[in-house]
Amino acid sequence: MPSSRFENLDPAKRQRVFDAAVAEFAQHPFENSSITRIVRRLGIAKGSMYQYFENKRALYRYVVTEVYEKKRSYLQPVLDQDMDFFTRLKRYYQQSYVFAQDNPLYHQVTVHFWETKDESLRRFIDETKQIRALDFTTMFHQAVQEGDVKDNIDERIAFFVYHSVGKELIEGFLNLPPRRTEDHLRFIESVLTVLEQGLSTGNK
Amino acid sequence: MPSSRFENLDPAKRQRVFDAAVAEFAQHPFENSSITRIVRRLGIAKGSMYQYFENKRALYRYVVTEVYEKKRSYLQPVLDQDMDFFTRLKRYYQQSYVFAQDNPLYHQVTVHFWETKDESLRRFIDETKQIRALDFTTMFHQAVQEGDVKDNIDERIAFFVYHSVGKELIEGFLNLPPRRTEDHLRFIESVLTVLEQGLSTGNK
DNA sequence: ACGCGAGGTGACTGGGCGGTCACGTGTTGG
DNA sequence: CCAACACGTGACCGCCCAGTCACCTCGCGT
Repeated sequence: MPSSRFENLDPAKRQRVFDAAVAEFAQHPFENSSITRIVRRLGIAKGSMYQYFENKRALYRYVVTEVYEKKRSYLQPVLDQDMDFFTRLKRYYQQSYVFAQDNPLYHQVTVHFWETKDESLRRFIDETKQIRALDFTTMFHQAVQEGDVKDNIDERIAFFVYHSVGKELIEGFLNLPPRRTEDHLRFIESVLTVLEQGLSTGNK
Repeated sequence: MPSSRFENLDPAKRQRVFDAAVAEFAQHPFENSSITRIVRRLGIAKGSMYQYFENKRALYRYVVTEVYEKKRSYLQPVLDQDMDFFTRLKRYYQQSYVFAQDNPLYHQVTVHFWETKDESLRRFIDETKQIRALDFTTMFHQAVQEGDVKDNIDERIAFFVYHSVGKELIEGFLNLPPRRTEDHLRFIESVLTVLEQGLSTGNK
């Protein structure tokens, strides 16, 4: 998506441009983001930016793609290693947390991304969602077969529940109450334990 | 928040103005909404609008308040009637669904409301969240005392889980897959059953 | 020494916005 | 009949934006 002109840039400058874009999209959702602000921050001409990327959308898609590639590098190991369903989910979300800790700006970009309303990006967003759904469905089927998960639960329901809680966990990483990382990871674990065990005592 | 001039308006016109504002805030989150578009839709002068409301924020706060009052009228009965914790929660979210069905535009206003980033509305949003949290905490304590809910579960964790799933359920009402209302209500019920019973078989 | 092409530039266009205010209009009461 | 008032109006200000393009600079091969 970026032009050859961008690819050929001095790597240091290319990084500077990329970082500035990340900073912008971390602070503002796509609709309210501004190329003007980005180039002002960078101290380069607006025209240059338009030599690198066709338009604002192209820049955005590029940034989001790169950011998700980075995030993948945190999550993929969890999917590859062998462990039971519930442990894997805990690790999955805990890794999301670590990603957010390590790359707070990247993390904010992903959060804004979900809220994007822009029609021209609709397809792109849906594709990204699809990937997440697939991660889950694969895990889930395996868990049902291995007897870890009740077999009378509709897969779509299960996905919905995890997706909701996961999304909120991830967004919540932004307004962390002032505790320590250890506590945050424990919080994530507790939340997932509730999903595993339920709230009910079974009395009634 | 609206001026006396707005209150004194011919009720039909007042309604028309209100509806137009709802339509705008249903379509666009606050940051991207436009008074200009609203008055264009209404065929009145921009100046008139500014006689009714001090500025865009005041109009928005007014609309959101009214919308939530309407929503309250759907939810309050569920809180007042006597029933056990899990049933109440199911009713609560099912009523949210009915509200969304009956007032799709109002519903969209509430969805956008949560995503608002505007600093000057931060306090307002937090207050509204607080109300929702209180609803839940009250129910939850009662349920623990009555032995319906495990007593080793941190209230904040439980709230977090329900809040996440509830939020996503509510947003999801927008992109309903083309099924019938009955199915939707069943979907909500299933989701809440998962939270009640958990996913795990208990084997391990 | 020079022409050429690659890369960088920023003034400019056309558009949208929130908010203002000097002015028109129609009603009402003295 | 006129003054006071309430109400409606839309041109206008200042600001910000995406995107364009004629122009400039500079290094390199000839």
